[in-house]
Amino acid sequence: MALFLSTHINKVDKKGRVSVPAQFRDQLSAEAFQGIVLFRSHAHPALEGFAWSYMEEISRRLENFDLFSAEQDDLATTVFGESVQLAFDGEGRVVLPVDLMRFAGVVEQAAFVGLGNKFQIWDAAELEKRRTEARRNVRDKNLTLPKGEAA
Amino acid sequence: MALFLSTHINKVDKKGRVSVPAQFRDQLSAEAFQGIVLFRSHAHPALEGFAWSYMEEISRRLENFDLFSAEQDDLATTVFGESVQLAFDGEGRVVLPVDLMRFAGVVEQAAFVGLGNKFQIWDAAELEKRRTEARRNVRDKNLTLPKGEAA
DNA sequence: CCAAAACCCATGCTATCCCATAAATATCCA
DNA sequence: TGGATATTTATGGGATAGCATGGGTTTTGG
Repeated sequence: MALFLSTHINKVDKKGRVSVPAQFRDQLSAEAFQGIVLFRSHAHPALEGFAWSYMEEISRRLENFDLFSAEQDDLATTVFGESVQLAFDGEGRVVLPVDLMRFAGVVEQAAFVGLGNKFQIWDAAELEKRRTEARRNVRDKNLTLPKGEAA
Repeated sequence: MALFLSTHINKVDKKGRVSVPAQFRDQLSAEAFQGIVLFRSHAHPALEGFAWSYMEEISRRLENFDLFSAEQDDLATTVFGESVQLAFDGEGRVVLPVDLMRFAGVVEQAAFVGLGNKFQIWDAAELEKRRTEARRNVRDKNLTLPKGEAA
């Protein structure tokens, strides 16, 4: 299972290309599909990034719903329908679609934020504000990690 | 197993031909039958699309109904009876039958929506409403992915 | 024999590939 | 240990191949 850590800021060139941090690529080296999957965050002006195999896992979970059920349909439409599949080029870059860049407010500096089995892509400037907010939430609400049986 | 994701909008020409997105075709490259299977959605003005091999899975699920039950009969009639098998031409296109196009309200722009192991074809304009609806449902009903025992 | 469907070829555009460079990191050996 | 050399990254830009699209031509089947 891929484990994404730390934050890396890379430049988006005029073709919309951006290097996926080498550390992240290493985590994906065993994947059947060499690239990433992105979709709009539901909570932030940012993009959520996953390994291809993670999407397969989601697909498997969706099979627990009845075929053609409204629930399966709604979830699949929002999760799969709105995601994009981006392959690495020879240098480990991906091309960010313009609509996704606009959604996340990414102008020139893209910040890759590792969040465990997923990561986020923020506009570098915007991320700073988010960081402050997250820290305040953790402190104010005394958030802690649940003791875990993993999935 | 094929995994369809993202949304691709392609044009339907005056012969009724439309390119199946290359990403989708890649997912079908291992299939014995090089093409897709389509039938009318039961819930939307849209078409449901599958890999040929997935029809066997549908068949298996139908066996969960009592043999000769009214439900099984109805589903089998609509799913298998009304489905069409469309082969790719040399350029990866299929010809959409006119009655299916009319059913889905497809005029010129056909939107292929990846939904995991299946996909849907919508009229591009109509799709936006569907998206909004799906998002609202997910939020209002608090739909989440069940922690998965795999199927 | 005719209409529809399958096949074949042409084209513009865009995404992908490929090479080059510079900076940062790692490696090696005295 | 330190300094020199090799790798790996990130980045840039030109060349190329693949995709979506259009139209013509042959084949098929009713």
